[in-house]
Amino acid sequence: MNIKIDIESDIPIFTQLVDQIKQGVARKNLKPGMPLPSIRKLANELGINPNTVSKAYKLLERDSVIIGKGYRGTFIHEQAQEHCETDLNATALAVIATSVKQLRDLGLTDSEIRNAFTTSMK
Amino acid sequence: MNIKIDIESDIPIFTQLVDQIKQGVARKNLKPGMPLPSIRKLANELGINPNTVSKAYKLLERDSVIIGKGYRGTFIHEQAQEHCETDLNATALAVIATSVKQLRDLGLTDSEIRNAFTTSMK
Amino acid sequence: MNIKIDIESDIPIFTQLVDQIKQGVARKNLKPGMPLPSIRKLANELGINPNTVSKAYKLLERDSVIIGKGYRGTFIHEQAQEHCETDLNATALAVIATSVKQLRDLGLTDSEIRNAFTTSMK
Amino acid sequence: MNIKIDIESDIPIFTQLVDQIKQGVARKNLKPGMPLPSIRKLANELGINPNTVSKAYKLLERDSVIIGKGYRGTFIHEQAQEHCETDLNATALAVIATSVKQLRDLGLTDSEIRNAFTTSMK
DNA sequence: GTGGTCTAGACCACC
DNA sequence: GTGGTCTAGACCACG
Repeated sequence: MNIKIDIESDIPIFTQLVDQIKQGVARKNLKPGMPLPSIRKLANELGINPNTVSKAYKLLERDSVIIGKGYRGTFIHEQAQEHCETDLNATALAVIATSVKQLRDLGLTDSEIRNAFTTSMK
Repeated sequence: MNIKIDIESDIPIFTQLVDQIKQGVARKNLKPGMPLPSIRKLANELGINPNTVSKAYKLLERDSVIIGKGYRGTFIHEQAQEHCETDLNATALAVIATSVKQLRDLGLTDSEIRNAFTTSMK
Repeated sequence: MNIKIDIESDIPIFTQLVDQIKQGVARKNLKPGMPLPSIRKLANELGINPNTVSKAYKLLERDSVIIGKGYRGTFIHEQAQEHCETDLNATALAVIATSVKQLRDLGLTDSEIRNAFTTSMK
Repeated sequence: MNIKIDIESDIPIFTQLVDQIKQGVARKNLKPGMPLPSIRKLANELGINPNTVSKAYKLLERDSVIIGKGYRGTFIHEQAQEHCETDLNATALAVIATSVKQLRDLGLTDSEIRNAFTTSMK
């Protein structure tokens, strides 16, 4: 699965999971119909709480990125791609826009913000 | 004092206070030695709880931006500038860098990130 | 945990907590990695307010004596010892030195002070 | 009068005043019948609040160290000595004993405390 | 008037 | 269950 959880990050773990699975779909590492590991198995692998994986799966299912098939497991949704590609760019915009707004509220000028951005891209 | 609190924001009120006072110092609206409003007065003006202001003042004092002179009030620290100027830029960098890291972890390419940034600066 | 709070003392409760936990680490009753009781549990045990425990935990975390792992609890910091051992002796010196200074300022001679000390050690 | 106030100290200002005047009497720099400066004058000289001087004078009067004679001013009490000599040693003991108790409560051994003491007497 | 400390109780997001 | 934040209101010592 190649999922990496940063337990130190202040991004919630379930969010990290959701984002990385969506990315896997967008980058075509995860293809429609592929089975996902069971909640317990994934939780064990990542050393996190099964509830957390469950929450992520529920959110992904709500977004039609995956689909739970009862006792037979959970699978990548057949139309997963459509939801994920647009999603990634929207996320990017949302994330950046939030930061920019925050810094503007702090009184920083646009050129200062630009500065910080180019520095952090190096 | 010209402080504006957004009670709806998910940035804690005490953080907003800390940031805006630091900004005031960095922008030289607040000069070394100037008295700050008392905890109670500021709390009244902003319509928030004195404890919240107290928390902000303590954090600022820990950072040597302000200095509490016993029961005689609270004042801008003589060396406040030093901490705040660097501070504002450091904050900017931290905020932006976190976002960038987050998006890179998500698998976005640098050019996609740059795109999102220029879009959100318009 | 073996913590005793003297609610009558004029040393703030949160300070008593901080000191006793640091002492526990210095005396090796609390070892790195050990979980601390949750804020609510400890507050219940000691019959004090959760906020007070929270304040103590935050101070200890600032001093790298304990470390809060998100919502999974609070633990003794791996390098806790370093901070606490030096800390206890530093505290001792600070406390005593303050008293000595105070008495000297009062005009007491060193031998008078020594006298008072040996008397109070009996 | 030769009184020195340490505005930074965490010993209350009125206590510093009381202690130093008592010491003046014990050391015989202030003799029975001598007039003390007026509250306002002393407050001006020391750069502190008149209320603070007033509080100190009241405490000294309560201890029969000084005596207020209406509009004619305040004077050293005729039997001031008796109260002050014993007082100084009692204060010393109280101060030291409090520190020692505090450190013992912290879990420090007597030899550690002795150590701190001899260090701070150098 | 000032700041410091504490309580009781609430709400939130997260695990 | 966990910690984080905030409110309302109290009490204290100090100036």
